[in-house]
Amino acid sequence: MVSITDVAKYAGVSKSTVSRVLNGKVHVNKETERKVLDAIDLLGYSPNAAARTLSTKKTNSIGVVLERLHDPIFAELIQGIGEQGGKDNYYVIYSDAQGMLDEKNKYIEFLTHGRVDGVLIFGSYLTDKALIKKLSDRNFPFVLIENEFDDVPTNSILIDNVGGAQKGVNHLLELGHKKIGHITGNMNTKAALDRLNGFILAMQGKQLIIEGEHIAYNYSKKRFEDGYRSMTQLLNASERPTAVFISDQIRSYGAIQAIYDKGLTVPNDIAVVGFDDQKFYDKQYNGPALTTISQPFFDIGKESVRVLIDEIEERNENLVKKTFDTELIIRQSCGAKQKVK
Amino acid sequence: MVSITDVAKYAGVSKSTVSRVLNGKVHVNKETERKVLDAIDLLGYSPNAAARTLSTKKTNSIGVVLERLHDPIFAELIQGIGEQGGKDNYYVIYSDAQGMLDEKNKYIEFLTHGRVDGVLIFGSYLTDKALIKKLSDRNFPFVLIENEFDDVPTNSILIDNVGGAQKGVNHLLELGHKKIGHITGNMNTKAALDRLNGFILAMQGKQLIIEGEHIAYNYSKKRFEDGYRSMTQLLNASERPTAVFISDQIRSYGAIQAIYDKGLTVPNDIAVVGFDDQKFYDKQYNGPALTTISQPFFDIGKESVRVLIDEIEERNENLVKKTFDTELIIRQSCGAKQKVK
DNA sequence: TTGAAAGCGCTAACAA
DNA sequence: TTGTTAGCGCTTTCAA
Repeated sequence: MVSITDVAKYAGVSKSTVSRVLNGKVHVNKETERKVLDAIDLLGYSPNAAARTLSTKKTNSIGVVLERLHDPIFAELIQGIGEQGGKDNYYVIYSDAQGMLDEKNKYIEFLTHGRVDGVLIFGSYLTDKALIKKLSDRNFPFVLIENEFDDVPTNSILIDNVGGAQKGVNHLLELGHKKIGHITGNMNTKAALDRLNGFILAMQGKQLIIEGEHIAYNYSKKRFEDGYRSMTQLLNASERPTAVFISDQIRSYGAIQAIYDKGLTVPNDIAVVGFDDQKFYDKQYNGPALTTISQPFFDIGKESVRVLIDEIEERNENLVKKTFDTELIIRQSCGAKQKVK
Repeated sequence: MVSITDVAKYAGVSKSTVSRVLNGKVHVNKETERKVLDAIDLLGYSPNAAARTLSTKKTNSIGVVLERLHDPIFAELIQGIGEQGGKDNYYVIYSDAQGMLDEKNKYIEFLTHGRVDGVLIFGSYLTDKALIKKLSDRNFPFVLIENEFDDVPTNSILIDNVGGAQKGVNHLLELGHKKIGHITGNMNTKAALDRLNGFILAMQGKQLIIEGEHIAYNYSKKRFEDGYRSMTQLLNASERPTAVFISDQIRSYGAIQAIYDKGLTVPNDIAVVGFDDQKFYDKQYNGPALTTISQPFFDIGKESVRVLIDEIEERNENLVKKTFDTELIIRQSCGAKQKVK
């Protein structure tokens, strides 16, 4: 590999001079610059990242750690992150925890020891606390998306999951439903807890009593199967709910499938409101269009990068907490559209 | 940041000794090892990647460069890559070209100058040739997925696109179709050229004459729109084809939409065979299940990683070219199923 | 089994 | 405007 020393020799100057034309901060004589540039060209030189990083402590890059990189739920987020990273002149590299906590841990360690200047970590898993605490203790720049902890200081970009859930449930309440069920997300995530909380708050707001058997709890990552099984469970309740609020999009699809498999229809027999509105989804579904709570993932991606870079460049005076609002998207599955007729 | 020197001081040994227990290659006295390990623990030390890389010229990681990281078409590929990378004890980092050639270039440069030991590059874009040539000239380990060039030596993991297209078209021929149209993929890709070629070969195999107006060419990346527009064009041909073979999944969905919008149906009026069988897809589609040519992306991901690591560790004697077979998946859109009835 | 010292390729004071 | 030098944190001979 051709190094800066080779270039210096070839151009008949010192390494520092080469370094100077490379970085363009200090003024260099036009003519020497020419010589150096020519040498660089001729030798096909390109600076070694490891050496530069070792010397400057900067990589000009940020890392992104996702639970499952291939999950279409991240499509918009990735686009937002990429766009903002490019604008701010940082390279973005992604890693894939493949759904495993220890892989996530491994990649965080890998990235944060001299490979990137900061990391973005997505996922509201409560189990992530130990990893995050380590980062925080080390004072390494990071931003959490959709997560925070009581006792670990973090920059967090959040989504108003409680409020979103309330919006969804209130919509069903306004349509006249009183017996509303809820299918939770993975209860190891903060998002699932918050949405459950929103569900309860909305019901309580109308002084409605929640039947224990109208809530189906999940603890797995198999969303479609969870939704199917949970819905089956709700349908077998002694008093069947007339509507159900479901913690995410794929579980909604699973649930709707279960409803149809029982010979019932959506929204006539059961009205459904979900959460999440991703363009790409699982082909197992082809039921009625889902009424859902949409999260602004593109903007969240952009904002997370902004905050992270501010953190890296030490422009944040305090920890940043920013909460994004959700939006109710009314389609077929809630029955509102046909009620209007 | 705590460095190896700090650990050495704290444990009362030399840096070399710390390095030795860290790497576990050379034997170290049990007791000194204990001391070192304790110091590491206590100080929360973790080796700096840049320094290590600078010294060893190894990162134990590979990079993956994708056209559009968020595209669900890569879901299975990513899973295969991740699985094999983990097995072989290499870290995998992904980058996103965001559909732009110069970003792709930028990331290849970024990754291949001291950040990873080798790169995997997906995409059959003919325009990538210059980038690839540079890598090849530098002797940097890389593997192309779905691409190769006449005059640039590469390791390539390929898909039998010609044969796949033939399978698809032959299926339509066997169903009795004679007037078969073709909608190409992005003609800036090798894959699209090969599939067009397969179409032509299959038709010629039956001595059928191909009408010029029965082939619709595309040069854009907007797959759904391409499919829609191309199909509209075929439907307006002076003699309308009775079947069509389409270069990819999303263009197939676009095309089927166009057929329905004309008041025609699939497969009754027009039989359709597509290419690609991705689980996650675009929700704009909810027509009949697609008969298609499936590519084994999971296995392709795994094999690419294997070849790349062999290349890095210098176990490849020659350039590797490996071609994967495709499979015809018969569903509704070709009409075979109802013919059986 | 251990330590000293050199070196990986770069940047950045400091001096000239 | 340029060169000299030290140093970033690690590994790896070489000697002991």
